[in-house]
Amino acid sequence: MDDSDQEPDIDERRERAREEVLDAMERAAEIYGLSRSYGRLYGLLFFAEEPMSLDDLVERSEYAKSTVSTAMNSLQRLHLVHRRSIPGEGKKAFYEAERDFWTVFQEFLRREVRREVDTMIRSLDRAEQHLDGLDDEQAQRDLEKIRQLRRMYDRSQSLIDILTSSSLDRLAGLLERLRRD
Amino acid sequence: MDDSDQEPDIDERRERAREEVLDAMERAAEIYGLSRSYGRLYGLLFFAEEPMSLDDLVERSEYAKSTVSTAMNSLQRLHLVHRRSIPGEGKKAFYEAERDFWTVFQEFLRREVRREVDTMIRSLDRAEQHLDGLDDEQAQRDLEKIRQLRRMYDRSQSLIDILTSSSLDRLAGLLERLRRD
DNA sequence: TGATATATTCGGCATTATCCGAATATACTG
DNA sequence: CAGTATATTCGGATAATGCCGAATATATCA
Repeated sequence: MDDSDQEPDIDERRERAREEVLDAMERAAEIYGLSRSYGRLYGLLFFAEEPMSLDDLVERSEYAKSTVSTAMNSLQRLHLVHRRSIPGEGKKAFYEAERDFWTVFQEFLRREVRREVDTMIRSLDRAEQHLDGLDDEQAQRDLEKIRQLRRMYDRSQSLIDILTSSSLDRLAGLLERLRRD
Repeated sequence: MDDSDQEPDIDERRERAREEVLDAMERAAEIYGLSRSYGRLYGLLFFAEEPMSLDDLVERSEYAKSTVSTAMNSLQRLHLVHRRSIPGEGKKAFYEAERDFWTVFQEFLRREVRREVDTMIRSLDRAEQHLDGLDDEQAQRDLEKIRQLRRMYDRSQSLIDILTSSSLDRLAGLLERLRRD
């Protein structure tokens, strides 16, 4: 007699538990501007004991292979999943979930935010050059606003530099100190 | 003889400078998952000396009033703009840009992220209940993963609490210390 | 309350995003 | 290098979003 005879609802309860978390991950994906399918695919990898292949994911998710393929590429760019190859498995790609969201966030800062900040700063500098030396009240007021924004972006830049080079533990300890102060 | 005779390109240079910044703001909006129009509308407010009415914004942006109206509501929810009424102006609403992105970020943490974290934690707890006491290897492994995630979300929660209650200056000072350590 | 100025909502059209299956490209193996 | 297993790309169907103008709702003031 096997498990399911002995305790007929084990599988169902396990299934329910996972489904609960997968749903939450779909919602989370939505909040951060990703499509729900990404949340579900991430969740499947999150619960996997071993890296999953594209075909594994296709089977479990019931999405088309093309869908899973592009999703994996996006999730990889976001550092939410990692791609590995396994010796002896040929071209086959395997994916696993990154479970430490802090490093995911750090990578987002490094790649997306940092790039936004840099291009904004370049634009602000160009705008400043256009206005510099203009004998015009309106121009002076614009200039002041632009410089203020530029200062804020400078501070953001250093903040990003610090955040992307600190472990979460280090940061958490420091913030703990802040709370007590 | 007026300004434009004396220095014919003042207006154009001012225009160019603003357009440079507005473009950058449209790109930034895109990066953070908003539509470009939001970036432009925010930019118009950013440069305004005084609060602007819906009709002002319609005129300057050349979007339809309905578009501007819904955009203002969204930007308001994100705390990127503030709505004010002006005594003696009746029902008319006036908008101004929030120039401190740190408070914008704080509000986003408070409203969106905090909510995501809370519902995820609730889901994780429900999932844990489903699995608790199950005599099943797979269930135990799932349980361990869920608990690990739960611990991470707990830490996130306190991090959010701290971040949403500290001024940028305070935080920046602290992080400066971190850098030197 | 009625008149007026303003804001919001709604249906529709155009654009974009998602997802699919088929076709193509790519990497590995013998 | 041919053959095979795998991944990616592409065109098309469907759903979602952005934007509009007209219709409706709401707030203020006489």
